[in-house]
Amino acid sequence: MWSPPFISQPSWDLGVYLPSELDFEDTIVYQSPEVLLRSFNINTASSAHRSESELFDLINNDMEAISTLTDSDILSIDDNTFDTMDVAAYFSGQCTVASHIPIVDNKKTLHDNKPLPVSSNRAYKSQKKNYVLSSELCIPSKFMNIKEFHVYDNTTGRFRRPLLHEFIRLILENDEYSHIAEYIDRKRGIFKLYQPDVVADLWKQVKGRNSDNNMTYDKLARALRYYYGNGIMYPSPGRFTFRFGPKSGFGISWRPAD
DNA sequence: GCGTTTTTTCCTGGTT
DNA sequence: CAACCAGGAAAAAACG
Repeated sequence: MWSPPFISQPSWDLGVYLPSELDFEDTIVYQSPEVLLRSFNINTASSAHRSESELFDLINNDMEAISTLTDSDILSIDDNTFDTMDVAAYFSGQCTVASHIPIVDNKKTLHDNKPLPVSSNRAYKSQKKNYVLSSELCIPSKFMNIKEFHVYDNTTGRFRRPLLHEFIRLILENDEYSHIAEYIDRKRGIFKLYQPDVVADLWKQVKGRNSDNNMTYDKLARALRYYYGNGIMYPSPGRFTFRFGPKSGFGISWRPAD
């Protein structure tokens, strides 16, 4: 089961309005979904019948969409609107309100001829199940798939591209990539790259460094071996096989689900 | 601009 | 022999 791509979960403090984190003078953008949720005073316990993680996931995956919102868009929304509307649909440009919730006026597409992108497969599936979307919005772009790998950085309060070991972990946590890489010993954090070349190519895309060269397993493996020296990884016998060390947070701040 | 961190690139040598 | 693995060296890229 796909879980939100957060290496470190932000501390949830929903329902607390933090005006200091807002600057209505600017023409957007709220970098952090966490701040966004706070800003909107969203109470996930009572709104849109979504779990925190699911809502956060959707918000996260639609950061591109959110970034197109302006302050006036947001300020035009009544205070408690977000508690009664479907946030995911809203940020998808659909603005559909769950059936049992009263329709809120003036929730048309925020930007006339610029459909907000649907970010992830997850969000897409979720929306397809519950809402009617125009077909053009249902195409998960390569770009947005990459954004699924972005992680929330607690120290900066922003999303960023993952470090290599974080990237590896995200792949391992996502069943969609189980044919590419998988734990072979979850309890000990030992994993194997079944398709090292694919992992390397993915890594190249996710990292998005400015380089004209291709990423190869050889170079990726060298980077992983650098982790041996600092406890982020341990060597593990077998081809394409590595093991998470405590400095990666394994067994401390996280552990693979059984 | 600078210092640090994290890779990226390349390579030698040993192993499978 | 090809493909890996272990690391050294150096440089690049990103970031605070």
